[in-house]
Amino acid sequence: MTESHDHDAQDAPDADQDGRVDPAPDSPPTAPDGDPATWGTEEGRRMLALLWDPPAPPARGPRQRLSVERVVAAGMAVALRDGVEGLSMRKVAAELGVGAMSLYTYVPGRDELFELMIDRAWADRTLPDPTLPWREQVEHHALQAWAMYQAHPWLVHSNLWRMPLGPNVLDAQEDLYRAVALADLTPVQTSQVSGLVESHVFGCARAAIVDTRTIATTGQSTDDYWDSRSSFWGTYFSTERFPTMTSLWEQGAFEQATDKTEQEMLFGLGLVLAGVERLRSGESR
Amino acid sequence: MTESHDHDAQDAPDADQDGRVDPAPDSPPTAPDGDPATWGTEEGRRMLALLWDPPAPPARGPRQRLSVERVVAAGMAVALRDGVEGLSMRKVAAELGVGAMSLYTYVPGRDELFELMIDRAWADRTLPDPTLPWREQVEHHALQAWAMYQAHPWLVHSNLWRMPLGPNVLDAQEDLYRAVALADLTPVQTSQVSGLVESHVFGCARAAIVDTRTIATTGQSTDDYWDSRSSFWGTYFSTERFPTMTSLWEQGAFEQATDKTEQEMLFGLGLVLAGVERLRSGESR
DNA sequence: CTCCAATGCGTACGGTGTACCGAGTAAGAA
DNA sequence: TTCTTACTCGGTACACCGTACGCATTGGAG
Repeated sequence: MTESHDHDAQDAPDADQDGRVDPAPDSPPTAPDGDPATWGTEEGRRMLALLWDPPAPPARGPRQRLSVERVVAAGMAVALRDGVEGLSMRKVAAELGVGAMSLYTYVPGRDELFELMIDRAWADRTLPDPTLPWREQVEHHALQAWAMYQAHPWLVHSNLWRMPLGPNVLDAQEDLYRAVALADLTPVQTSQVSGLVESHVFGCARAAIVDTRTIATTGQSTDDYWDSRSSFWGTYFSTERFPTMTSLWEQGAFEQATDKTEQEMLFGLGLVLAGVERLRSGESR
Repeated sequence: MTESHDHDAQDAPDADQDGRVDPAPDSPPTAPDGDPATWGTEEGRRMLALLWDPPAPPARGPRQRLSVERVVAAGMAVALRDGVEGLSMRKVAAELGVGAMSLYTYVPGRDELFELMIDRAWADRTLPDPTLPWREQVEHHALQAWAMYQAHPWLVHSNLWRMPLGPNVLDAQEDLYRAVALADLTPVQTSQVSGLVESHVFGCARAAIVDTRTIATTGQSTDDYWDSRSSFWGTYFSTERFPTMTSLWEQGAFEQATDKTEQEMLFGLGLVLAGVERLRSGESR
């Protein structure tokens, strides 16, 4: 994926920059909306408004045929079907039976649409029973996040984005912080442990999704992969060069089992939380 | 980024597929190279050969002006300068003073070039003293990986790729496995702990890199970000809705300090390894 | 009714990966 | 020596991308 700012600033120095940040010195009165002087800041504000406020239908023009939610939902459908690399404005528009440029009425651009999709994906979560012990609450959070990544595999692409600062993302974060805070660590430790849990779940989800996708890729490509793998073991892999991997392999450490990856995730989480217990009881801060 | 297989199969069903997988029923004799029947498998084999074998200069044609290494190095330079989203074949070619299509003599395509870049990035590592205790060796590994991510921030995009199966990647993995195996866990635990360490370092590096990039982004964009953040705190953030975050913030849990993120990484790693110690000593498997 | 803000969207531009093919080069065969 | 052949290089072309611009259309406010 791209970060539009970098891309725009470097690759199309006049087109985008003139159009969006500074609408060309010859046409300030025809600026599409907002005051050109605050245009640069408007961008951020508009995004926050889209994330937090209901869309507020227009007072004047023709009735809107779509809505932000429908655009976001269509984007999620396309991303689920074609992956993020197949998520294009034209496809989303086609999904909605609409011209590509119509989307820009509802959403500032592709990256912003993706941000909205990310925040939306974090919405479908259940909260843990707040009377449970903190470890179980953290595990609940992890399992919820895991389920979310399974339901929306394209989320693994969100790792390069700045976190969208949307209500659902923040609700989830707050809830994790709350659960971790029950463990009575220092504030800094609480923050760090929360980040550790989050990134651990993400890492496991990433691995699982890449595996799934590799296996589920259309026929020819799967064959390619397995063939290259087999020719790899025969041709390049050397048991002398990689003794530990060989030994682990022979002992079955890499066997695949159904939903083994979720158990892996929980195992790693248990390790982390065991470390936290140790932090609490023994060696102080 | 894209996965070329998906992209090709879905978006250009005749152009690419006819050209590469099945060279159109009317032109089997003019297949560019290799036997069309094994063409699909050749792709994987070629990639492995590029990763493991020196290029072997051509016997017949004109002298080569470039080499795979130079192409890979140029790719890394472009990625470092413009980010992965700015890594285009045309730019890499320009970097080398060469036509865009000339790169395809050395490298099958953009995704393959990126895979080569990933494996190359893993090459610049030092090995830990094998006589040290296992924890320190694992920490050495983590610090090396951390340094690698700092030197090649574009590597955070490698998270969606299947791991390149290249010599440097595998050497690094073997070394980590070896260090973890010294802890005398079960084979499955050894594999899981290794994965946990790897994904933890990656997660921390990701966070640090996104931060750095956000701060280092060209002026306007940084202003945008800070402005949207400030308008966010004032407008949408509610201390009632996010009490834990508020409290942690007030206690300074999110203060930034120089190279704090590396310390964060080591803190999390310590947590994991403490969990491992606990696994070893106490509660069996 | 008229006005005009806002939507919907066709067109166009500059970017991308890369298939195809022609032109030129140099090593080996004759 | 000349011819053959394998090879590199790179121009052109095509399908796709995000999106700026401007026009036709719509429908509530006055």
